[in-house]
Amino acid sequence: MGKISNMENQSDDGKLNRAFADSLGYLLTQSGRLFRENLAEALVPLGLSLPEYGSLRLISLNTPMSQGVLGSRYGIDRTTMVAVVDNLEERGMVRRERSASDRRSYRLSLTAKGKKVLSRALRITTNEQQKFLVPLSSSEWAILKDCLGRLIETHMKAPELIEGKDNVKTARQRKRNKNA
Amino acid sequence: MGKISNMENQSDDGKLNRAFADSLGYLLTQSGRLFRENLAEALVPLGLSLPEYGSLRLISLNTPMSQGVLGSRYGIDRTTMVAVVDNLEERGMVRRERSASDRRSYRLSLTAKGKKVLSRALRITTNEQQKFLVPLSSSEWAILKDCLGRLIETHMKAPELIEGKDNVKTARQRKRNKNA
DNA sequence: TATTGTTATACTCTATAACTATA
DNA sequence: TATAGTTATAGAGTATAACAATA
Repeated sequence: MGKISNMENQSDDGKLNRAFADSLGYLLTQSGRLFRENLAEALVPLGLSLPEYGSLRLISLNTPMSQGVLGSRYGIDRTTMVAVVDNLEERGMVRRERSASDRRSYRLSLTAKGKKVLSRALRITTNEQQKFLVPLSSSEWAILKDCLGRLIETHMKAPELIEGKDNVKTARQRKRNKNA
Repeated sequence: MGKISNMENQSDDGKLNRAFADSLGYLLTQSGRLFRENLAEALVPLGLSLPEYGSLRLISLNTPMSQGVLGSRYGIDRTTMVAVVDNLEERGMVRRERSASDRRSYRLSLTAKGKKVLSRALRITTNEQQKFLVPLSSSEWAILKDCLGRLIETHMKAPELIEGKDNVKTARQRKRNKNA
């Protein structure tokens, strides 16, 4: 395996970071990756993957929720969401009930256990986030989240405004259409 | 397919963004994904994928470079890097020469064509980045990049400081070790 | 013995197509 | 006809293990 000494690697990381200090893609990709790694690791004791954790959060925000809507909120296909919900249901965190008004769709909701696990996960997340943000002052964090929020709001809405129907697509779906 | 109307989706996006306005993971993941999508699309005319583009940039920063080092800089395994470099070499953008001092390893460098394509790609990137950053003032962007740079520098170095040897690992490798 | 690049293979995550049941 | 959820399958992206050449 490609073993590189500590010192060599640290100084190289530093050089890399300086060379990419103005590259938005590098900055967002690396920081996001590093935080997701930390968070995913911190959630291991709860047995929650990031998609599972995200699903619990989304369901708690808007109960009841159908599986398809949950998938599109999280950004994965409804066929992929099946296994995620299967898993959460088997472990007693999510309840599937058939909707009375439309018996094809589920009303997903959190069980007592699901709420408990989620609240633990939220505490862990808060903790990880605080640890991660140590290098920033509170006013810097305020600016950071405001800026990122505005970037997301701006660029998330754009596609729907210019495309026609069938406009709720995941990144992959858009990519495939382009290639087709 | 899960089709959701424009209006419903836009207001739901707004609600989602507000609910996750303090969630670092959400903010970094979404903003990063949106920018990567834009950039990847803008680079299609040059026939460059993001890993190919990143490899060209890394090689240009530090010529000559071995394949293994290139992989660890970009964050993918050297076995995965083989195909990326194969592709760039076949298209005449990257040159592979055996190192005189260590004939196992390659000295990777950009060809004239590689430099030309990279300079076009850099111009495209600058343009995409400017478009993406329109919602921010220039002082906000200055703060944003400073903050993200410090977060990366802080959390990228930490693992090497506490782990022993074999410390240059990708996220996946660290994850697998944890699970083992 | 260890390392660079390579190949064959397998794993993870995700989507597409075809299905069932409902609408 | 169309949609919600399901299943089977395929694809993209990635890694691990074993190899040859070289150190």
